[in-house]
Amino acid sequence: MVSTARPNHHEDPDNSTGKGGIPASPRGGRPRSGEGKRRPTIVDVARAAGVSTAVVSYALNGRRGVAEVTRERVLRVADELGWRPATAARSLRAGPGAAALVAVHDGAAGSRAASTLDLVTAASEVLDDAGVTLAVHTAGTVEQAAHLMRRWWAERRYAGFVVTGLRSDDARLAALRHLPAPAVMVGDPSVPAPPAWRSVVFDDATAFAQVGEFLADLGHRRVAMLTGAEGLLATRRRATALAGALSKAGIDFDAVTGDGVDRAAAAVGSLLSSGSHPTAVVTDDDVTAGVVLDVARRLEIAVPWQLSVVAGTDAAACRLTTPSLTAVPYPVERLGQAVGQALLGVLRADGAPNEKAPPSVTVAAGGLVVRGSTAPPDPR
Amino acid sequence: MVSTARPNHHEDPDNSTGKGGIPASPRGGRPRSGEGKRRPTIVDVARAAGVSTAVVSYALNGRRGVAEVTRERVLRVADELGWRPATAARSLRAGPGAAALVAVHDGAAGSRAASTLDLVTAASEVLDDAGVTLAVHTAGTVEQAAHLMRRWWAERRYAGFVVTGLRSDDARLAALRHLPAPAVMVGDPSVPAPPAWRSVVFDDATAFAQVGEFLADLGHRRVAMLTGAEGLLATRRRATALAGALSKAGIDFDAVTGDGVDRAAAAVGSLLSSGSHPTAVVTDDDVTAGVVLDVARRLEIAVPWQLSVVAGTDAAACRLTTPSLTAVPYPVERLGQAVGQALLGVLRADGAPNEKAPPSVTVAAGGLVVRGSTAPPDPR
DNA sequence: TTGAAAGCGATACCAA
DNA sequence: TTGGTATCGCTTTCAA
Repeated sequence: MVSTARPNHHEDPDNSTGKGGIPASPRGGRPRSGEGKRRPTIVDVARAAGVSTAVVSYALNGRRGVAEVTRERVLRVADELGWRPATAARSLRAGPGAAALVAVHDGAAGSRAASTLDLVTAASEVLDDAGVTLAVHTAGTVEQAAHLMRRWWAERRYAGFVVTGLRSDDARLAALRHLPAPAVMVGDPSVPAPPAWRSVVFDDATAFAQVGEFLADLGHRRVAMLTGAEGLLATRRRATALAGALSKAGIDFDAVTGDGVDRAAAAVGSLLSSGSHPTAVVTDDDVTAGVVLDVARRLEIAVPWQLSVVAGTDAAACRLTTPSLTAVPYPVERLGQAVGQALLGVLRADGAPNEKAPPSVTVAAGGLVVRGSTAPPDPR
Repeated sequence: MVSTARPNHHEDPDNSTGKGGIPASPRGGRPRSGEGKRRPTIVDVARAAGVSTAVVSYALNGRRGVAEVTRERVLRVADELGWRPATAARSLRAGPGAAALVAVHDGAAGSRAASTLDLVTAASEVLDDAGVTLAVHTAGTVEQAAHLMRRWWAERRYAGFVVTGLRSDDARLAALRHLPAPAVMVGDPSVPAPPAWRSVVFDDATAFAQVGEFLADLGHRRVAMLTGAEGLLATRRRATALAGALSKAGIDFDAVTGDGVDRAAAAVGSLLSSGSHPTAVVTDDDVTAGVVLDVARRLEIAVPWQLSVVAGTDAAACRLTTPSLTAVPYPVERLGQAVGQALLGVLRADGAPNEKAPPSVTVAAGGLVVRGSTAPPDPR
């Protein structure tokens, strides 16, 4: 009875897959290119370790109920054979073990691309340890992003999604809500969240209020903000916070939209050309702040004496301009880690609503980094 | 023997999976969170369309041997039910239908992030039509990237890989060669390619030679290039091409490495501070060119009269600096499309070496975009 | 042109 | 603690 134990339905004593031989092309589905080596399966590992496949699976997944010696032997054998569980097979039973971030990559968002990858890098570190992978994809518009997520959810390709750069009236929210898919919203606190969602809030509102106080303390009376893409909730939130702090000090505030570098340049141009231009300009990101510096230079407006500039997002480039840019710190790494943790939370929340994890985590921006682009206004 | 064929060992006549009801929680693997709606499977579609699952599969995949009416009905029903084939199940038989690009994302590569996503966006358009998806992941070093690809290959997660930013002695090459996995190499012609690889070559060598001629024609006699990360084959190739063209005209050439914005700034600083500094500087990317402009301004070196600057990679920012930057075009979109096509080629090359597809495609850079940062040198 | 059913490679239940 | 095996949802022979 011991030797009959193999589940080989076609009477085939000692010949089919055994033998140690390497069948050029296993009977079933053609292995995609790369031919040659047949990759080992759990059966190979089980046989080599002299146990059943169940034990291999248990050992691999660190479940209890496997003798320590057995576990070690199995893991060693698996390692020797270079075996890793096939994602497809695993997903088929247990559901997908990956999540996706679909970056809305319209031309204007160029500078955000780098930080998206930084965010993912940080998140992946957290996720790796839990065996979850996070993939990045791109879409031209929020609608396309929503479409992709819908499709991939239907295909059971991903177990959840990460959403960044929320817009007002964002198509992705509706899509995710209807699927309904676990999701992590990055950046905004104002989104009503179903239990399957978590959000990682970047507290730039506080930081922008600080910017307002900072500029007020310096003595500025006319401040403008050059905001990013129209619908972005983040830019609106920042503008509101800034406006609030300034109005409290009785300071004149103006917001101008400059979506994408070209339009930003145009907007700054007309803003600074006017007779009584503001004495301080706050931008959303580092690239736009660079544009402001350049336009000011062209108009012969001296920074920081005639014009103070604050970059809304700090980056390496902010240190290298002349003058270097005062900026709001952007803690991508901490944000990414928080995203990773939140994602693990939603993915594990297997329909267990009693989960104690907070639906929202806030990452503080930290204090303004003051550099050379800000000063008291020229008292002319 | 015919009726016994079903491997249902527990006698279970007419009760197991049939019945049409929608079990709240199918007996098998717990469906990951999101509970509620059970997503339809091919069986549901087959039943609703009154055909077998085989027909549904054939219809979906556009194989011949299905009556046109049947095909249409099946597709309509599938659409009504919102059915999409589960990736896991499909992959299990047919192999993975996705490929990955692992971006090596060291701090210095910040500016390349945007173009990586642009590349992927363009490639995805081509791939989508063929039902292939391309995912982006990040890794801190080439070794980590190699590690990830090895693992994902063992897990049958991806059918192939896209490799960008090749380095000399690149760990990824060795890893991929040993797997052996289908791959598309972006950017370099010098890599010996196994049959399962294709390469998309960006012909910046020709473009950089043109830059050399252009500067020679303007009358420059001392030219320097600020190269990117040490090991990058692309930057080396560019430097070589530039050096070649310049030496042909008997012009002095010097290459300085400035990996990352900070070191780039330092390198430019010492380069321009020397008594007899070059009259023209060529950089690898747009960001570094911006740094050159800034350093020059600080040292009161007038661009373009006392110093000409050429950006090795054109980008939106090059138009907005003062002066605007003369640059080598970077046709990301065409590169991405080529990558998509090449990827389809390697993935389809199911161990069929008689495939007629060229192992390498070259994308031309196009003519130098001359803007305001270049001029004849000051004849002082 | 269609249907029946054998896998693909894991996980997880139930018995031993 | 371990083994046997049904099951996940497709694709793909092989017969009808």
